[in-house]
Amino acid sequence: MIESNRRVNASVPRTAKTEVHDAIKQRILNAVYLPHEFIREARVAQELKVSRTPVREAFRELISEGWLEAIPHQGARVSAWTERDAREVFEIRLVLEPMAVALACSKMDRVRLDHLKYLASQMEILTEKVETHAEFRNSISALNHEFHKELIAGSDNYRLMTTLENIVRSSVIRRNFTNYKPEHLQRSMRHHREILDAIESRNGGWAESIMRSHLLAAYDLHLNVSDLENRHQHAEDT
Amino acid sequence: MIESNRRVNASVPRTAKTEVHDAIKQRILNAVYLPHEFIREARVAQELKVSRTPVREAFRELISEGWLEAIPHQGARVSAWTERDAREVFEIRLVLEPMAVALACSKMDRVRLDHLKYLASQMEILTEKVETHAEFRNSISALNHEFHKELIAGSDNYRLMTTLENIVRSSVIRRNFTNYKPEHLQRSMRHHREILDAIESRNGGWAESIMRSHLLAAYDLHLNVSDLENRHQHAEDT
DNA sequence: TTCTCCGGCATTGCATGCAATATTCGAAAA
DNA sequence: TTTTCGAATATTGCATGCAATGCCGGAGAA
Repeated sequence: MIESNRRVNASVPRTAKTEVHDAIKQRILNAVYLPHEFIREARVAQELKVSRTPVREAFRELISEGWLEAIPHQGARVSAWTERDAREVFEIRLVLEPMAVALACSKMDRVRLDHLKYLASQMEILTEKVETHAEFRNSISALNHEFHKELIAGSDNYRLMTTLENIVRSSVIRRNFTNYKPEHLQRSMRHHREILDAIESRNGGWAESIMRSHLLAAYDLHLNVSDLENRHQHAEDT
Repeated sequence: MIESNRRVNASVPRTAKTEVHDAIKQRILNAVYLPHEFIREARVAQELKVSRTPVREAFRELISEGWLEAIPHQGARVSAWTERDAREVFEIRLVLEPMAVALACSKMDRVRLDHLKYLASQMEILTEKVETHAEFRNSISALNHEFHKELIAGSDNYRLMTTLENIVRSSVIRRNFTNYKPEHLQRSMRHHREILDAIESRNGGWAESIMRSHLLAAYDLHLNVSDLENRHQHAEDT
């Protein structure tokens, strides 16, 4: 346990490998590298002015994180994000996160609970102003990610934290709150508060249930948006 | 989806890195490298007669798989397996595997189901003779691992497969059936059959429930054995 | 036209040497 | 005696060059 925490808190030195890692991730998110595009060690090394060694190591990490996939002797390819991926991630979150908050009910300490309340407040403040400040959606998204992370951390299960972080990371960034209407955001905020209420009451079943609702509501919105996009796409094609 | 399957089936070329990877894993399992022992890139490279480069890459994989933990500027240390680790793995399996079999109920095809029945039969045959052939326990353990893997694969969720495989792999190897009495093995075999019955009936709730029982029973045995070992340890100390 | 085989080429895989950096241990000062 | 500072040392991090290997296209044969 002590070792695990030390590993979590250990500040990662900013080495060339991490620079390359982050740079590639950014380029994927900014659509500089497109899905299914091959990217080669040599090219990236040249672009980022480093040797192939750190690039190579960064590739390995990105592959294990799912950002790239390795095709032997052809290079690494940018993974495409499909509806299947969304479903897979959702199915897993739908059981792991409710379990995590149920565990958190008996294990979370006062400090973390207060921090979570603070995060919830910040999100609520931004939500009130989001109709006149569209750019707040990004801040809400970041706060929301941290909120969920802290919630999971309260479960006192280190493997669960890293597992969920790996699974959620890529999806959260690609799909933020840009499609939420104000009423949906408000519902989401109420869910957050209710989760905290359940934890404060040490009521695992309640916490589990409301977290499940929270995720189901989010996936429902996602599916609606996807449908619209697909129909739009179809209309363009014809 | 197609890519995922191709990636799963792609035969990994036996390169120096994989040799090093497997060699280190073997030495950990054979207690050549002991828990909390530091192992250095240079030393391993010398022992295995390769340069530090493939050793370095193997280390990275072993770290992400949980076999080693990196301590900056001190080397990589062999991870110790604690009761906390066992609990963490159990908690996660207890929600993911029941979910997986529930999904498998609606998605599993005939071929895989027949394969699972075959695996179950093989285990039952070995179980009958295990009292006079203690060495069969290893075979049962291997078959059991494949049984669970195939079951998960039936969920048609690729992330779930890799996630569970990563989490389970290390624990399964370290803790096999050596402590099961014949009656416990038989109970375990009945669970397997009942899971298959539930899947054949396409009854997700039933499958989920019996898988949960299966895991809870296994963890209960594990805890009893651990208690015995601890008490024994304590007796030796005094 | 189509199939097969072979050689060039692109890409990854590995070895080696050097650079950077944190740790540790000893010496000197308070 | 304790604390602090510094240099030696051990370790990881990175660059570069070469080796190995599988792919792809063109030439030749069926």
